[in-house]
Amino acid sequence: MVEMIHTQIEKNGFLGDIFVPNALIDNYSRFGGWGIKAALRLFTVMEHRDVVSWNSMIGGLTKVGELREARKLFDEMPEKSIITWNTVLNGYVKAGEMEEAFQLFESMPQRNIVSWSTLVMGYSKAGDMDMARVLFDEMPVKTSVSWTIIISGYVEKGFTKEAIELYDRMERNGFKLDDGTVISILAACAESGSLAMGLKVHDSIERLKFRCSVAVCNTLVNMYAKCGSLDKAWSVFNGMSKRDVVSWNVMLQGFAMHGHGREALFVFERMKKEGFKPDRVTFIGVLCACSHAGFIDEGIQCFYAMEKDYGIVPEIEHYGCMIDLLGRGERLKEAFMLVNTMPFEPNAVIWGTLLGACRLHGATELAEKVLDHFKLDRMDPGNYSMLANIFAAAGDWDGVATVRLQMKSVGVQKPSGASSIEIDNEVHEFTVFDRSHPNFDSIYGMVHRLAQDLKRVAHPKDATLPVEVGELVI
DNA sequence: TTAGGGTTAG
Repeated sequence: MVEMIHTQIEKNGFLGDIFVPNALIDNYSRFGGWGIKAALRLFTVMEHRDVVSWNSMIGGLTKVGELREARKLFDEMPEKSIITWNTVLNGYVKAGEMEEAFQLFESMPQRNIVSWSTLVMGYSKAGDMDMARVLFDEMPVKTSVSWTIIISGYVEKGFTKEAIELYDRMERNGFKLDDGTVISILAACAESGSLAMGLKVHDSIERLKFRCSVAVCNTLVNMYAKCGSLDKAWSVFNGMSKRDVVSWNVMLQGFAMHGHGREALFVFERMKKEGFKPDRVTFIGVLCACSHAGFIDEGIQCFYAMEKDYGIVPEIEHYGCMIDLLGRGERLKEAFMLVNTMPFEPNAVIWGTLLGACRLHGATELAEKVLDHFKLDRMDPGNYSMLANIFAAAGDWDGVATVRLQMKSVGVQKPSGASSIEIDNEVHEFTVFDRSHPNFDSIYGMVHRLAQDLKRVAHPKDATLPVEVGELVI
């Protein structure tokens, strides 16, 4: 479409008006590789360029990751505006090149609130909260965006105490809540599982009688669901006067991920009854629910229905859910067949899902078959260690050793997975064999006791342990 | 034309 407009304009000779090509350059960069080429073509043939033409071109290049090209144009540019500087600064920040970003920041002839916020954002995303905080404190002016960036940064990294302190200070300084602030902070809470901070924001919303948009309510529901507070998610969801597809999706996904398959399917049914059209994300939630709750046949039915009844062509993610569903249900051959017949090249996630199913059922032979296909993703560290786990589960220690040796020879290391828990506004993170926590003695003592208690309590094979969902009645 | 924002499998 953009290209059609472009041709039309070129034919009619409207290229003279600077606003038109400027808007085109800006639009082109949304279309990735070919878009940026077209934009560059247009940029070079333009007779007159103003600051906006340059800025749009440089911004477009940074968006598609052509940082070097962007820098070249920047250096060539005769008269730069502060937006030009900020655009390149943002390019470095988005690419995680903080040294370059800092150097550019230092050499800026002038800086504004956006320059400062961009740099704080960069350090915060890079996990350097100390540097982010130093810059934040130094900022001459602060807006709700700068507060949001630093608070979300702390929340995401698990520093709930610092986040809450700053949040209180922001409120004392008279900053009003806005959609961007609430959504950003709640999203960070959902990401890191910080229920305490989430509750704090929810409390402000009610205390200040902040009018929640649908988007804000959706994030609130999602935050509670991701933090494991399904009853609160459910009550916010039910209190919403208006809902959109995302509202239904987050609620459904919330039930699904915590193993409440029946509730998830109930939400699905109600959503349809109320006239909402399920989309691709809805079906990921539905299939995930069926998989985690062991509703194999319902899952298969939904998978076929999504294309037939709703016109949604399954994507690789949906196939991934199906492979998980069949795999967990010990229908490994069918799962393997689906991997081979689906219209996508299997990726690391697909193989990992299949391998996980092999491990669950100790199917070493099938795992070997998977290994034959493995060459595609040889470098994925997670798959290597999962393969080692399959062998370990089957007691094949030679197999384990072989995989470990392979990992060593190609130089992969698996970043260890971590779980976290929030106690007294602080998120504690644990990894396997982690002895770095100051109270590890008593922690492991308790884990050991719990494990023994669990062993004593007989529970049926394959059944998940019952989880209390509070006063959940649907 | 520059800084923060909701849902997506293992």
